[in-house]
Amino acid sequence: MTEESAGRPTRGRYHHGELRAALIEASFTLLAESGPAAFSVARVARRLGVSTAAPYRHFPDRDHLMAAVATQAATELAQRFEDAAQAAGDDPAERFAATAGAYVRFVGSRGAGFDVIYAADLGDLHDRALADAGRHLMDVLLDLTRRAAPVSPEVALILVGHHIAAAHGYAGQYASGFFRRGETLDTVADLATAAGRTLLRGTIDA
Amino acid sequence: MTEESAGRPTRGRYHHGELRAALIEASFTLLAESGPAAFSVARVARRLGVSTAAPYRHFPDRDHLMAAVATQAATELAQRFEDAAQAAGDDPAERFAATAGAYVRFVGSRGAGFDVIYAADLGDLHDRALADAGRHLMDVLLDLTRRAAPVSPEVALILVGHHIAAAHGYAGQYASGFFRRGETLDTVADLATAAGRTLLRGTIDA
DNA sequence: GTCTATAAATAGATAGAC
DNA sequence: GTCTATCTATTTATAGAC
Repeated sequence: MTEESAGRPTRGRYHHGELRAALIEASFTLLAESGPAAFSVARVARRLGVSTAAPYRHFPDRDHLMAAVATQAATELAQRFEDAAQAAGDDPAERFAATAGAYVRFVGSRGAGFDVIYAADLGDLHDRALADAGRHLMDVLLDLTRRAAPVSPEVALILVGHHIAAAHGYAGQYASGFFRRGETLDTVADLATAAGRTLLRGTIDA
Repeated sequence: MTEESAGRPTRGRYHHGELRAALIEASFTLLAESGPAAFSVARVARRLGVSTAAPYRHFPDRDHLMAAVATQAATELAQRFEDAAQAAGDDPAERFAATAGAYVRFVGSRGAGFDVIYAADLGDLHDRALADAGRHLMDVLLDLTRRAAPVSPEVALILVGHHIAAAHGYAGQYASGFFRRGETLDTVADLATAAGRTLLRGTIDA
């Protein structure tokens, strides 16, 4: 009796294209709960109460499922960035910094971030939708950076790189259990946001 | 014929405590080459040309091997921090910033960083040597931070957190293939160092 | 201290029934 | 579109020989 086997009868629960979307959604849940190491097509299927063969009707192999997850992650994340900027108000600096917090919250709750979206293996698939979603994600971030930092394009690119690295680092440390004092996801997200502010200040005041 | 099976005859090649150290070393190589997802006790054994049962004479299970790797990683990394600080000269700011570059180079070449050292699963082992090595690592970093930033202990703690997050983020992005334009490890290390400088400037000038 | 052999899980993937 | 059954490969871990 494995963890996901407490399944109900499976009569006609998925039809048309529903299982495809359900597989992607269940992949997010699995990633968020158990991390990328525990991810497997079989586990995703079990969690949905379908056979382990069913996913292969919708995705030719594991990597194509991961690419679909990555594409949706990129799309959702770009939206989260825009939402966070809007919620942060009119100050360009705050709009910029808020994306770091949004990133940490997203990775903490959905389990997929830049590492999944830009994974080298998936790049080998040459998935057009994924490449487009990834580019759009970077465009959103670069636009917010440019508005916050009146610096040359080169310096802005470096700033956004630092910003992403810090946010990604905080998200990774939260996931890997680096924080041992019961820090909540929101606490870590606020730290990432603070790092964004500090990086911006350190860049402009240079 | 698997990738590691091109092994030589295995007569009396390891004795006394040699295999233990060799297993740890081979674990680093495997982590650096193929990432944590590809790590397995069996692969490490195969790489050394010993049976897959041999490691279990030295480590009760996979997690204990990982804990030994993590302990050594923490020890080596602390040394790298001190070496990098020394190489950076007398300027406390440069000594501080250099640790980020050292971290990226270490993770890039050895395959293990904060995520391995502070992995939540290994914490459950309550391994004393690992806990001590982890604490010492943080002490080295905090000391360099304190000397570079004349701020309150609370602010210094936040700065070192940002610094670690950025370095860890750059290292993770390098490993996951985020950089697609052929950036070298040294290039990414320099970016991480630059992020450290920017964070320090942003903190002091606040 | 290491080896051979083996057990029990689990994963990726396919064939053919319904 | 999904299921059952199956194949192949891999992993963690143990028992007992040398």
